[in-house]
Amino acid sequence: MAKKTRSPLTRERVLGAALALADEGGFEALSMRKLGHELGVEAMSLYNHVANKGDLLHGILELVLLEMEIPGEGVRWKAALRKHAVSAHAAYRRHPWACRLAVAPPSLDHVLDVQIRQMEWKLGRLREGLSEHLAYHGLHALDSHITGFTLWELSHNITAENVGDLAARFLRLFPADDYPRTYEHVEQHLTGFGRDTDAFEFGLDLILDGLERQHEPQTRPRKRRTAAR
Amino acid sequence: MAKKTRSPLTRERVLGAALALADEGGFEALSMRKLGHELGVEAMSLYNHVANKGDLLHGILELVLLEMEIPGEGVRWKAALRKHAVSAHAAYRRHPWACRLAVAPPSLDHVLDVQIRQMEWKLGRLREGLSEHLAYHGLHALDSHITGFTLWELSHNITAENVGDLAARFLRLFPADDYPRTYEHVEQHLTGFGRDTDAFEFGLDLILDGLERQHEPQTRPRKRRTAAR
DNA sequence: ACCTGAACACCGTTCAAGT
DNA sequence: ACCTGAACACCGTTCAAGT
Repeated sequence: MAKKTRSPLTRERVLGAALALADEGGFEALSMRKLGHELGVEAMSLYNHVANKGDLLHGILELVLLEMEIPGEGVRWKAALRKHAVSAHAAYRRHPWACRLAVAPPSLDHVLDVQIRQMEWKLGRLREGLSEHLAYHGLHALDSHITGFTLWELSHNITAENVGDLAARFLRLFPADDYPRTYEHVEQHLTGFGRDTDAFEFGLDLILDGLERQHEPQTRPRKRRTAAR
Repeated sequence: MAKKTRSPLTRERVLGAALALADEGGFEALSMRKLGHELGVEAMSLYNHVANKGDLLHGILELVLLEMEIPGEGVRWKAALRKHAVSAHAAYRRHPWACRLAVAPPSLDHVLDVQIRQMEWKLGRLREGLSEHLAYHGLHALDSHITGFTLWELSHNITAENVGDLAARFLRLFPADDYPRTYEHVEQHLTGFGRDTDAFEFGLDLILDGLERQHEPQTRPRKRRTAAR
């Protein structure tokens, strides 16, 4: 389970092995010592290819961010942003440690190019369909849904395997009579109640449709104020 | 800076000191050894009042969750949920380490009473105004906005003090010509562009209003399907 | 140029021994 | 019943010494 290849150590190989280690063993399985062992080398050698652990973490986060799709010009702004968000969510699901890293970066100084490029793209597409004011808040709403929903989802982490255990334990701790709504909700998760609607996309559409509607308040004006500076 | 009081050590005092330590020094400043020192005791003594560090963390998370307001019966469902969400966001802002803890709990087995009580309450109020299907997804959208927005906000952590530094460093790393939208957005943050609208509440209203509108699709029916099982 | 042994300053936790 | 010293198995990181 170590010393797979004998090719020379490079930053690229170090990052690749680190990503693999985090993917299979979880975030806390990734230590400099274990990573070194995986590469058939002592932990201290890694510092020849990586400044420190923070640099390493930013490096593997970058690999995940690069997996996220940036749709081309042919797609309308809302569809393009929707596609990107779905793809970002999928990438974070493939690497469950990455979202926590994106939200709590080891160093605030270390800003990745890909992060700025994605932000620039998102703002540009938002401005295609929205006012300055709505684009400003729309970015916040969109970004916080992508990372927020993913983190929330991961923390509950209901998978096909553990869902039975989780429900059983819940029912043991909290009798159904005292918490009927919660009991019902857990049951709905078990029976695949919401399977026809993806939960991530449901919230995403609430946001995107809401933004679009606020931009065109001509039909049935509502109390909410329009995009005023 | 230690041995403030000589009263006997209790679980309550341990949790209180731990919360204070995390509040002022950040999450990583909270170690069993430092906490012991703060209480004028060796780290090992803490294990007489707390099962382990995970138990300690769940304990201080509980204190924060208990700060969140649960509005009474007199308020309409949407206003009540809005008030709770705003209060939850405020509590997490007062204790910036707590939201990360809520989303990445030390142990998935350890479910707090207050968490179930809040979930039961939220589901009940959602059902007052929404179908079963919308309440199911509404809970996910609402919860993920509360924790998600807060985490996103904390990760950017733009405060009155550091906002100048952040902007200056950004401009040094990423020239304005290459990233005009992002530059504009950063500038808007600096000039308080969005100060008239709270960013958390903006996203919250997109979700709550969207949920309500989907429940009453009689006016101007849209393509989105109604709350069908 | 790259790797390593030894060392440092930290962690959480256990357990026998003290009072 | 509560506290502690010593110890264990871990961390990230530095640095002089090796090749």
